[in-house]
Amino acid sequence: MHASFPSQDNPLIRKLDSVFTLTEDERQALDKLPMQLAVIKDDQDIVREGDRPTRCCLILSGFAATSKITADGKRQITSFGIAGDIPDLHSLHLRVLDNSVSTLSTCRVGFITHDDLRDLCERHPRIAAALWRETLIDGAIFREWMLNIGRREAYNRIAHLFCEMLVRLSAVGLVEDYAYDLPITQAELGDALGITTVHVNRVLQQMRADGLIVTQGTRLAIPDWDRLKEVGEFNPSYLQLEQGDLAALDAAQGRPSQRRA
Amino acid sequence: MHASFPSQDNPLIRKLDSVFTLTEDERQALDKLPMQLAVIKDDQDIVREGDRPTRCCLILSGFAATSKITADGKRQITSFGIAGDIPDLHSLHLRVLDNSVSTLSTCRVGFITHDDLRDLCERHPRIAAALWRETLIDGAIFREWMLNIGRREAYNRIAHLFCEMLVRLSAVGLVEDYAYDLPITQAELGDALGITTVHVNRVLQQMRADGLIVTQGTRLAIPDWDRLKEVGEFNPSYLQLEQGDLAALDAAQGRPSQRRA
DNA sequence: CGAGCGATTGAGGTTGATCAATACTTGTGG
DNA sequence: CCACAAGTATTGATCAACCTCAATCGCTCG
Repeated sequence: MHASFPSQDNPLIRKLDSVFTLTEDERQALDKLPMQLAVIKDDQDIVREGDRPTRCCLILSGFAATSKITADGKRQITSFGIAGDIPDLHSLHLRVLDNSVSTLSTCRVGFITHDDLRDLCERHPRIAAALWRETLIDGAIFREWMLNIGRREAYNRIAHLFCEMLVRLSAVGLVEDYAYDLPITQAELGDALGITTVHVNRVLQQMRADGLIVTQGTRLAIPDWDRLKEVGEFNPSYLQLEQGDLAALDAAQGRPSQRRA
Repeated sequence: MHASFPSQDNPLIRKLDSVFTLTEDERQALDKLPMQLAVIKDDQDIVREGDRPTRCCLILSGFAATSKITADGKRQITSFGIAGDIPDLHSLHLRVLDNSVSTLSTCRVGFITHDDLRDLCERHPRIAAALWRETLIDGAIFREWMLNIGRREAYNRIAHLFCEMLVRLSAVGLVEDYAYDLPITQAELGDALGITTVHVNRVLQQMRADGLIVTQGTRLAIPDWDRLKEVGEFNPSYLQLEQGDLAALDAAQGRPSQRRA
């Protein structure tokens, strides 16, 4: 498995390595971590609310969502999972899962058993702390979403989400020229933001008319990052990213960000 | 400090001990954990968004809240902290705090330095896992709140919160006859639920009229637990409590729950 | 080519927000 | 013990954001 899946292709390892430089020992442990690879089509449940999973799910590529359902069937998406995320890492210490995880697009995933993860944590305290930290960042995102859903209007709410996705996707190299692929229906967007599909649609039209976003298919382009940030009242600090991950986006927009004068 | 603050008075130790029986070693480590005691009046900030704290805050008694502020000053309370909670435990692994923690009522708190906590975690992996788990339960509550705020109407939303507080307070012995002290203004309730003070007020009146709740000062009584649960679509499993913590509440209401036939 | 999903549009409704007073409550100083 | 100040609860009237229901349109795919 190692040969066919080198660590530089493992977004989890890349992520951890950017937080603190991994020792050779730690890197090897992560490389050797048994992982069952799978490709899952879109709109499939990976685990369901109420399950008692014995493994976690690392997303290698694609988009996933965690969600919960109300008694009368209304859905709330509580997070989007992208490459490098383990959307059900909390199942490691919580017996019964309080949310479902499902794919929004086709995903390549790696399943890691709880046993292997516990073993890894026991042997490598720094990795344990880093994984703990990952779940704490998830929590910080939840808090920001609560503020977003509870206290902002639809227009700013959507803008905020688009900002967050830009920054998170940028950190894993999935952004080019302030544009990214967002394979998500308007209904799913609404489920994440606590608004109706119909309303999402109308607000998106307004945002397009205002020149805040440009869409082509599932591709979302952001012509004026500063303005979108302002509309979304977006401050990325809750994402706890390294300065390097943010720098590319804060360069002046409109000229190739790779070059210097 | 030990003599004047025995472990059975430490709600954190009580909580951990209910999750898994502490070894003598672990208990002693917790007993000896240095803790700076303080009494903080209501409506004081303990830490503020943007701070880089070097210690965590264990609530020994009273009510606290974590909150975030929108650019135009609207506040979202993201959690209520009660005895045994460490509302800023995430600061242990997140450099800059993304929320404030403030008192809602007078609180007795114990400050524990990050260094001491890290030390404790290093020496006692089971305690480390238990603390990690505590932050994961916080996350589960965040997710439930997102569902509540995003997808339920004010009436059911308030009911849900009252259910959650009943169960959580019950687990730390602060409930008697389906009634508890909730020293929280209607404005704060609104800030937690994403609704206006005015609207909170009107909905509460409706709930009183419907016999769902009875209030006297800050005391909240629940005459019909089953009905409130139903209105709030409340299922406590996300709180990850032990069966014992829940049993008392699920006994038939209306006769002394201590007695058996 | 029709099915099916997702996007869009239109026409009313509702919930909950806003603004602006007015009543309570409670702690405080006299 | 009383009057006052300040905070909290309550009320009324009006308004806006967002929802619901019900079509219609467009695209992709078998």
